[in-house]
Amino acid sequence: MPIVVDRRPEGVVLIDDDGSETLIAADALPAAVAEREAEHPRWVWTDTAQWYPALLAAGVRVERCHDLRLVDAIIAGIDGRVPRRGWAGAAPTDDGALFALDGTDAVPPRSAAREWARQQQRLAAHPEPARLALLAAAESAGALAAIEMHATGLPWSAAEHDALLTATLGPRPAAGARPAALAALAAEVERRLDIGAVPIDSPPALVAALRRAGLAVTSARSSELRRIDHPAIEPLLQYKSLSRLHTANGWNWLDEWVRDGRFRPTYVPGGVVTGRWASDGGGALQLPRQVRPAIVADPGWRLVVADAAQLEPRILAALSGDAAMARAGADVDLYAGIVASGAVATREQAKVGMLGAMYGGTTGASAQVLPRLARAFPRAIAHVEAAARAGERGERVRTLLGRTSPAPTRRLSDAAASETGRPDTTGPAARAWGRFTRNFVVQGTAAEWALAWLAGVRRQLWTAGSPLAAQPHLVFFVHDELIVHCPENEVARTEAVLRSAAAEAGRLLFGDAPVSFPVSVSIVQRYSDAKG
DNA sequence: TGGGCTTGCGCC
DNA sequence: AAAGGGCGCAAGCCCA
Repeated sequence: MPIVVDRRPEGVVLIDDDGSETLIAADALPAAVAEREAEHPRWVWTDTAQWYPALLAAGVRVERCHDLRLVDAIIAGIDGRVPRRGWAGAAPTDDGALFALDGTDAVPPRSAAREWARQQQRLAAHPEPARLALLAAAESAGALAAIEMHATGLPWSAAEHDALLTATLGPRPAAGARPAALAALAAEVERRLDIGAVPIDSPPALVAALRRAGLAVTSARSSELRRIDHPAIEPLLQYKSLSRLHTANGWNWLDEWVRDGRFRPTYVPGGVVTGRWASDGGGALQLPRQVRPAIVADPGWRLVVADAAQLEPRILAALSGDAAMARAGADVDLYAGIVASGAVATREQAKVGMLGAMYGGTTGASAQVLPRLARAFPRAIAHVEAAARAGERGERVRTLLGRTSPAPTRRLSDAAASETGRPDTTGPAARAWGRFTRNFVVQGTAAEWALAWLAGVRRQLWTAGSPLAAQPHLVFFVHDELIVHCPENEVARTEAVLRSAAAEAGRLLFGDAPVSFPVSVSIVQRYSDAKG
């Protein structure tokens, strides 16, 4: 049963489904929530990110919620309107404000109870109410997990991190100074180019310098430089790689983001149009392999690292009802299954071809093998082609559970219409939008599967009565991969949970569709030792 | 000096 | 090897 949590000038009110209200002081909320949690309610509140941290800090964990802000954003996407704002003002702040505290929004949020009523009506009126309700529940469960993972943090050894920085860059330099290894590499580049000073940190100036030295480059991209045969390229590429490590995940990053052996990023559920999460600060979803040796389980604990194998092609197989592709994915390696089906000759062709089909690749190897994939897996390929054509026509597309792509930018529709008097469906802009919608249906539905997986793992792992950090708990989530920090005597149970939750997510979304969602699991001390 | 833009690159 | 989709972030650069 739902319990609405709402802010009142005189405190916080809990509203039961029959409309009865219980008014409590804001500081009594954790105790009240803990007591009612025994009934396994769904807590309905404006914004998990605003309400839940204080509860967690007080040691109170909740099983289920409905996040009005996140669900409104989904509904707004369906309706083609701007999401409501000002939710933050409804948080349990001590001044009782109902307005956004930063003054950015003059529109007061509705009361949580009214917004809940509106959303229930809206969900029920949807053509696929069960799917949309599932999406709302999964999105909200993700919001809980995001706050919990922020609170517990990812185990991070500052000593290991510092050691690997020192090993590759040299000792930590004074603030603003260049590490010894970078200085040496920059000097080596200048020696080998032999044109005097090289502005190695400025891409445009670097391109000009390289051209002065007789190298035919048009950009400073590593991918382009790699194709050039010149002795200065090797130290230059090494410089770029180490410089990136230093600026993005060097000592400054370590100082700013790692405290008490934990990295605590802020996850942003629903932060990407497709429904994927984004992150805010610390680059949490782009942790480079170079620093993963610093992600180390506590003594007596393990990292259980789980990765959904070839998630997106499997999602496409299930979405499109492509039985042949489902068969190809019967085992853990779908790409090998595609080779075994005879569609293509090598695993690399299978992989590049499928990625091209889902991303809209039009050149090179992916385009070459696409016709063969289309013959072998006609429904899968037709599904993404249809999504691309819809986008080119300016139509919006939907994920399985109903998340809807935005309308094309005005520039796209107007620029074309002004020339021909009708919408452009063939120009470069239309094709680019088609690539977006093509990918949206697959990436977005994969994000829904991943949320269902995450929610299942969270629910199955949790043992009530002991603190979250004392039992196996989620510490990291990135699109199709989960890490559980786990006492070593619980790794077997945790692995089983990760696998069974994946199968359950498949059933939740796709029912009895014959598509499997295998998970590769590594049990390691260090993240860098996980296969993947 | 600070904001916004571009470039480049890390991840999935 | 790169290309196609989605991001966040740091640095350089331009302009007010």
